[in-house]
Amino acid sequence: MFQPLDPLLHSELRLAIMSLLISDLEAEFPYIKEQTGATAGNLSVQVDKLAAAGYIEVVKTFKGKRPCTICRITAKGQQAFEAYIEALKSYLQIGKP
Amino acid sequence: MFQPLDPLLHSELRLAIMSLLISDLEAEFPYIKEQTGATAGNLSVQVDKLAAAGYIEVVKTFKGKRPCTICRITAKGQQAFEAYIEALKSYLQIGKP
DNA sequence: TAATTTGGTTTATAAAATAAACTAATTTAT
DNA sequence: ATAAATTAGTTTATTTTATAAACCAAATTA
Repeated sequence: MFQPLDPLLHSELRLAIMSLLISDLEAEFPYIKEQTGATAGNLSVQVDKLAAAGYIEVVKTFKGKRPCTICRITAKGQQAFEAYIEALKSYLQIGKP
Repeated sequence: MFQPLDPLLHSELRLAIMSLLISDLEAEFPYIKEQTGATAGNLSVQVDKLAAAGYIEVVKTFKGKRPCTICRITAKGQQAFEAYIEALKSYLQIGKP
């Protein structure tokens, strides 16, 4: 009846992060922060969780002299995102008579 | 960019409850329990929260000699459910180029 | 060189989800 | 008749989660 919802994706901020990365494939931390409106602390925690799950990878480089954290969605992350959307549909009576 | 998600509906079990009631308008507690696979305790708590928000109303009657708890979605609940779906779409890049 | 800004991380707190334990009445079995 | 099991839930406790506040380090600006 109802498909289980991946708890890693069923979170407003993590879903927003993944949504950005599904479109753009990669993004810098401050950009994600701006687009989601999240605090840096919260974003840092949620990025870590997505990375720990292998849904994104985090690359720390420099942009000139400043640190620059880039987040990139993985194949696993893309699959999980799509599966989450499919699961969601079981709750939204899409195409029910 | 991302629309906020009503925290009352952004919960797997409460969303399932609302999904059932959107289709059927009303349902008995044990039926919801069966369809969602929830434990009675969890269901009782989440039904209370939805009722406290005015998204559903709970009527306690009897069916023969046994108690019978009926949950019914309200107009407010229907509106909230639809608004939630609209908000969700901002995360799912539906119809993005 | 002192203050501020940038780019974060770590830690603490508040809120939420969930299950376990419990209550009460009813039905079934002995 | 009464003991055991089932139904129908509620209450309470525990675990997870989300979130923000506090913090750190380097770079920039005043």
